[in-house]
Amino acid sequence: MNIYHYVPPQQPPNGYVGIDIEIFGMNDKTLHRPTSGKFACLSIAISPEDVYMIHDINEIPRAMYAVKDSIWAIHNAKFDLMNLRRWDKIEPRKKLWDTLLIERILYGGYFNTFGLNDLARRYLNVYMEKETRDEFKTATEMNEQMIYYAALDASMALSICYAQQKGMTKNDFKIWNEVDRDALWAVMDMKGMAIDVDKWLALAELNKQRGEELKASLPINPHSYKKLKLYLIERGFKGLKNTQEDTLIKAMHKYPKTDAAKYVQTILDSRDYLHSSSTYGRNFVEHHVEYDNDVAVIIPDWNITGAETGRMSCSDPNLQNIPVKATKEFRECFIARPGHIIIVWDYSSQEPRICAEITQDKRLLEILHSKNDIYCEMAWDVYEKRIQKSDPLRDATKPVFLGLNYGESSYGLAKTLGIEVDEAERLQNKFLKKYKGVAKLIEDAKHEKKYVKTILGRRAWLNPYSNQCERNAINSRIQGSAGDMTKQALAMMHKEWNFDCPFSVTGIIHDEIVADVPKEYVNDIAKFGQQCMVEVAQKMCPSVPAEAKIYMGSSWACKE
DNA sequence: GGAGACGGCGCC
DNA sequence: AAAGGGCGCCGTCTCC
Repeated sequence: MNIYHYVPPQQPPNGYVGIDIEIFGMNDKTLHRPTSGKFACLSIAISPEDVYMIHDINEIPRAMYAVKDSIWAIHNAKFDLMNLRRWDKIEPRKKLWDTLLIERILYGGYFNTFGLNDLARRYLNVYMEKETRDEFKTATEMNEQMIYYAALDASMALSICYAQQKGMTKNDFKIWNEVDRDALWAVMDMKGMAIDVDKWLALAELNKQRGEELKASLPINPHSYKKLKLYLIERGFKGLKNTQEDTLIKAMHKYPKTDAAKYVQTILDSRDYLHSSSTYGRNFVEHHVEYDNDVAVIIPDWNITGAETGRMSCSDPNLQNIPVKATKEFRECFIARPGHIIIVWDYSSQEPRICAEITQDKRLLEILHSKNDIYCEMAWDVYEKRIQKSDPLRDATKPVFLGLNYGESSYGLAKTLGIEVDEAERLQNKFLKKYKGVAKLIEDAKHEKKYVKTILGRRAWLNPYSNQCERNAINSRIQGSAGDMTKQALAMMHKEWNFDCPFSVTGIIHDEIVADVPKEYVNDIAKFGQQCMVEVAQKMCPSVPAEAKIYMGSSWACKE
């Protein structure tokens, strides 16, 4: 490998170059937030053998200009591009090849490691040591080894890009070109979610106090699973399998007169408060708050293909699991910036609609076209009762259908609904008899052993040796299609955003998109976002009417 | 003292 | 025998 320490010569159009940036002083939890760390070097491989290395930030624009017409091969492009944006203007472009995201398109569910070193081993039979990479965390200057390491990264990205191309189908390209690449550009332009730090801390303190008090009143640590289980068994909960909430409540009803039963409520309450205060407590803001024009914001790491199905995920911190059911008080802390309004768009019954599209189930399509409530209609089919939305029977219907979408057994449904197994089996059979398309989806899944595809053709590999294989075959198609849909909607919003304010999306929660927009644009943007979501859904699922709801308010708790 | 497994639990 | 899919994070426990 030849390493040249100057700007590369101007590259011809449409060739591939490998790019890698190294930053000193980054840590794993914050490397998605390119506000800290010091530039180490930029490596550009114009061939696997020839790498140009830049050590001066002032030369970055010239170096990037030299490769402006090339296709950029980068491993985890989000990191490199976000950092390059600190020193150069990097516009969304089609000429991008993210070896990480493309590997996930190729092998989601097949492999579970996707590091550059993993790909180097798989594709090129090359071993890349990790020790030097860690040196960048503490070093402030390059040494010989680090120079070689940085050059190798760029070279490897390019070689892997070539190797990946050989194994890609037309449809794999399509997923990259029409879903993940554009979603990546959208994610890179997302804003942090503004947070009311004082309110958050007050809430955290209160939860902590309540939790600690309850914990202190117990004879045993409610988080110490092993000891707690033994303790409760000794005091009357015969054969206790675990200490999960529903298990404890059941045991309490089964053995109401025991010593153990007296503790259940306190154990649950204590765990609840302490869970809140630990996950959504002081650390949450201390580790994750940044300031965006003096506004405290949370900037998490949005992962384009976090799930094997192709769904997105989120970490550091995860904003996709902020409590909302039991209490809205956490989401109330995520507020609009001054002079702004929060918009939440939400696909109505996204997965049932996708299920209808995939299965072409006659009854399901009929319901969705009728505009009647899905679960009220299903309650009629399953229980032979006409009900209103407020009827508790509606809540007993949802799990029958949704459970089947996940491959749930009658045993599982019985547990969920708190009924006998044969009753659960009867309900499922009743449902499947009426919904023959859904029944076929489940039947077909039994024969899938390699992979299944989403509506757009994204593969999710199956593990034929796993007892989850069949359930994954059912669910991956639906969940993955939903992931594709939301990502495409996000990408479309990003691409067609032409308001006089920057792209202001702050969250993606699977079937929900959150934005924080200036008051004067709120109605236009709300409508615009809704149109994008509906348009994407209708294109992907032409047999089903699409619906995206709009909510607005001063905080993320505006959904009612 | 750190890594990793596991249990538990928040969301869709 | 297990018994509902997908995540990420926390505390505990075990092991080195």
